[in-house]
Amino acid sequence: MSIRIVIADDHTMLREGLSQALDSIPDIEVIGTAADGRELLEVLESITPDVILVDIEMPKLSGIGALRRLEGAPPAIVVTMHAEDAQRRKAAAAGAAGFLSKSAPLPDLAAAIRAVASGEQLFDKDTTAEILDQHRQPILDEGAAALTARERELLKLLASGVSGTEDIADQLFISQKTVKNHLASIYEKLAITDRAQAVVEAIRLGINR
Amino acid sequence: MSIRIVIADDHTMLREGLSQALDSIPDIEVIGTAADGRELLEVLESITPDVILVDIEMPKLSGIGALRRLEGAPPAIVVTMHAEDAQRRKAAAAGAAGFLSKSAPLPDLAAAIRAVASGEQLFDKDTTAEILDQHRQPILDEGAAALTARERELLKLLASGVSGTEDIADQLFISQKTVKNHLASIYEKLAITDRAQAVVEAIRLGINR
DNA sequence: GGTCGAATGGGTCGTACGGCCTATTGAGAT
DNA sequence: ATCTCAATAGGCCGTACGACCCATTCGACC
Repeated sequence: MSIRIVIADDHTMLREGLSQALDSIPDIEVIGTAADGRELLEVLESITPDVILVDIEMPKLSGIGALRRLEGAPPAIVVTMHAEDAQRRKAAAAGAAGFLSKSAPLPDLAAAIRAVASGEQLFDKDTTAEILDQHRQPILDEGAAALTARERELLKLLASGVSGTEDIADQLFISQKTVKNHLASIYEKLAITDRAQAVVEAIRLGINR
Repeated sequence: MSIRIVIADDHTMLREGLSQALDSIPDIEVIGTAADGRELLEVLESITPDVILVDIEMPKLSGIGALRRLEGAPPAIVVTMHAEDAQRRKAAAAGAAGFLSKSAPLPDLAAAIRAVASGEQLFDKDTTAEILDQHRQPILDEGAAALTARERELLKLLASGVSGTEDIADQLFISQKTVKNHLASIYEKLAITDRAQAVVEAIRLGINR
């Protein structure tokens, strides 16, 4: 019996390419794909894989955000382009069973899939200890999924170069005070402190355009 | 006779996955891969494909940089995660024959490979017109070229989330005043007014990472 | 019917930010 | 030998920004 998996990634080339490569491995079978977080949730309503492979950076709903809403039903492996510690911790906190960089070799990915399918939790070295810390302080993490629609609109404007309070207010037809309030809320949710960092996060999360 | 291609991308999953997916297409054959720009140059010394597939974002030597050194020997298709206009123009200027987002469907990629292999230049919709504009006005937003090395370092930091004057100063080992001076110079050259816009431009120009 | 969060808005306060001007040093170009 | 410019740094000033308070409205959910 082969391991059935679902792949979620917004880049078609990686999604389809990886899908075909994994399918060619005897004991692995790709039974579904999704181009963003929401699509992943939809797909999982009808089919139930043994393992989920999700990218962090996805439009609409990030991989981390999707994982939080899944409550770890099927075990998930999070893959990302930028293997940063912060992301790894967020992934662990969101209930991911594994974490891999997209630069990892295919055999490693296959091994990770088999390990996770058999119930193992795989995180490099002492990540487990960090997860415990996360549990003790279940505070801030997530972010993108926690943002409201209006907050995302604001980020989108910021990422397109509209940085002044007045300019933003004019384009959204709200008062300058409301703009500052929304920004304050965004800062708190994303654990940042100013507009420049907001732009960085917006683009990293794919909120632009 | 099938079309022989070489794939260059630093993310193993995409490189191997795409390689396998393309290889399964009857008239396409992957004869080599590379994990970065330099490796691509090495590979091309021993083998000569009909088409090259290169990612822009790669360590050591970017896809664009590699293309410049190749002088368009075999035609190349540039693929990227963020389909920004600036990158598309740079790719065209560097001698690329085609440009595609990683979000493009596989059939489109295959079609692009076939077209390029037969000598066509393919750029989505009216990119060709833009290229002509480029020739007419070789300096359009050459603000990027006008930036000094130090200014680019500053932008890189900004784009990575280091936004405070003190934080930037500490990382560059200069005074806070010098940081503000450099920023003022950047604002003038790029015709912007604050750090948030600087982050937008930095990423648009590919100064990040 | 009551609670909660999203979206809207107000006020105050301290400070970091950006505009503007000047100055010194050293490297590279003419 | 002169000149330009990048990189460094200081001062001054006005204001936009971010932190911390709070209030109202409306819809969703229980």
